[in-house]
Amino acid sequence: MNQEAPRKTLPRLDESLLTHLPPFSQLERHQIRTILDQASSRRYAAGAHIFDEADPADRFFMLLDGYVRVMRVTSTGEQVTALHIPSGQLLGIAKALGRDTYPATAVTATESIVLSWPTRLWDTFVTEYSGFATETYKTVGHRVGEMNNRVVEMATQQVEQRVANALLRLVNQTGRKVDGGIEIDFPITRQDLSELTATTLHTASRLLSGWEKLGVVESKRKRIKVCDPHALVLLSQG
DNA sequence: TCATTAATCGATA
DNA sequence: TATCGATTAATGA
Repeated sequence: MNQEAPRKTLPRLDESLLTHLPPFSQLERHQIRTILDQASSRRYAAGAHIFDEADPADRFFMLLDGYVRVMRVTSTGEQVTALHIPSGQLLGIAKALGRDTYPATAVTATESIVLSWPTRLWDTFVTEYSGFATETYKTVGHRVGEMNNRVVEMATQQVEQRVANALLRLVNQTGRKVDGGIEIDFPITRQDLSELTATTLHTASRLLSGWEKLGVVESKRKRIKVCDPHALVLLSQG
């Protein structure tokens, strides 16, 4: 479903790509046209770095298709996934955080299509396009809240609850309804899940196979489907 | 209760 | 076939 004939340039961008996305939804058509004419679009293979932590933030991005993992490096030097970003969201918005370097590393989890603009346009966007700033800060606030929740969970909850919570979050953000449940819409390994929850691959694996026996989840390689979200909520609350 | 090590099996490219 | 991901058991913090 993601295969795309290789080509040097993507087709001319259509206004409808942005009209329904929150940061742009309140804009006039001609404003969106202007924004698109200033954008570069690029396709990334799975696992590609869009930008790295501490790099100068010379561009900001809108994820049009695919999924991106935001990675941070812990004090001990390990890479940890901080959060996942589904398509239709902005990323690399250092300017919104008052920074001139990227606060984290963004790696594509699937093949992705990304629009980007030079950071110098940020102030123009904020002042000239009503709704852009408020919608942007809304998503920023939401993300910060999620990361904080995760930190609190790490400190207070048992492993089983943390993993259950992480799964619920993934389902909420990127879940896709399929028959028999909700599937996480991008490839996620036990390793990834264990990094999200600060546990080991093996513990995450054991928990998942336990839940699979209970009929709460189903999983194949790199795929996890939640069949009984309610049961997972119960698990997440201990 | 959970992490670590190691062995093994199966899927994927 | 070589590599990667998933599973399980054993052991110890």
